[in-house]
Amino acid sequence: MSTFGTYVRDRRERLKASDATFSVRQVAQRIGVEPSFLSKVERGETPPPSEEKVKALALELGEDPDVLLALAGKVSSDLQEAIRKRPELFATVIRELKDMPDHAVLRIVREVRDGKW
Amino acid sequence: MSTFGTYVRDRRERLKASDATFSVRQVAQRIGVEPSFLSKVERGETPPPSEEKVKALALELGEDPDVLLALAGKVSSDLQEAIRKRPELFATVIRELKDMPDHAVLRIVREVRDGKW
DNA sequence: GCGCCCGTGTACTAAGTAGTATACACTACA
DNA sequence: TGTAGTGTATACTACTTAGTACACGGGCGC
Repeated sequence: MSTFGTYVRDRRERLKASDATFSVRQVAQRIGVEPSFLSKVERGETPPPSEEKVKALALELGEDPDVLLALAGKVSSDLQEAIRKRPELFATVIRELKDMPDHAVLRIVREVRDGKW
Repeated sequence: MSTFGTYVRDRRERLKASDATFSVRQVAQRIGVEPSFLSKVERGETPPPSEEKVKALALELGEDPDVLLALAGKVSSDLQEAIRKRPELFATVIRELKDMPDHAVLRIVREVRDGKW
């Protein structure tokens, strides 16, 4: 069963409880797909939609686009592009950091952002 | 015209100059595709092959797989998986580092690798 | 009891992905 | 002169992606 589908359904139903405009039909219309398609996606009958639709859905549901894309098994195209522009560098960075704890990685990034280098 | 194709053709021809086993046919056979397919790929008549074949080609030509994948417009699946496992963290890291000069980024990686965190 | 919105089932499709299989003309060499 | 290897043209295919179009039956309100 699709994690993406159940996650989306759960979030949408939660919002719908206090706002009727979060029906399958209306959300589908707002993100630009047919209701039947969103329905199938939520039930995992069809694989997750395109990056564009997932991002629209994230915006609609108030979720982090990168997280929702990850659940859809995708990586945002702007990240991919950044990697493709300097493949050796970013391949090294990611492989080096992938087993590090979050706090270590974030601390480093903060140092860099604060211009300490 | 395909950068990937011309790059591969160039590398292969260079190797062929001193080693006749780097013909289209023989390289194709070693990476597991039909010669006609590799020929079309090199001339940009067909889009770059799958990640698997690109990696095999990189190995064959003595090139960096991540660089060749980048030329093919792809990002290695192991990197994608690392990002998907911690999407918020890696999205932040990449977007934060993408405009930094190489030396700053590499310095960070070195610090991490040397276990200073 | 009619209209309206709800979620969903069924059927279909256009475009892209990732190639294979076969045949052809050319060159080298022995 | 024939045969072995070279690159390429042509035709075809199975699978995946990313959806649309339309119809159906069910419930709520007035």
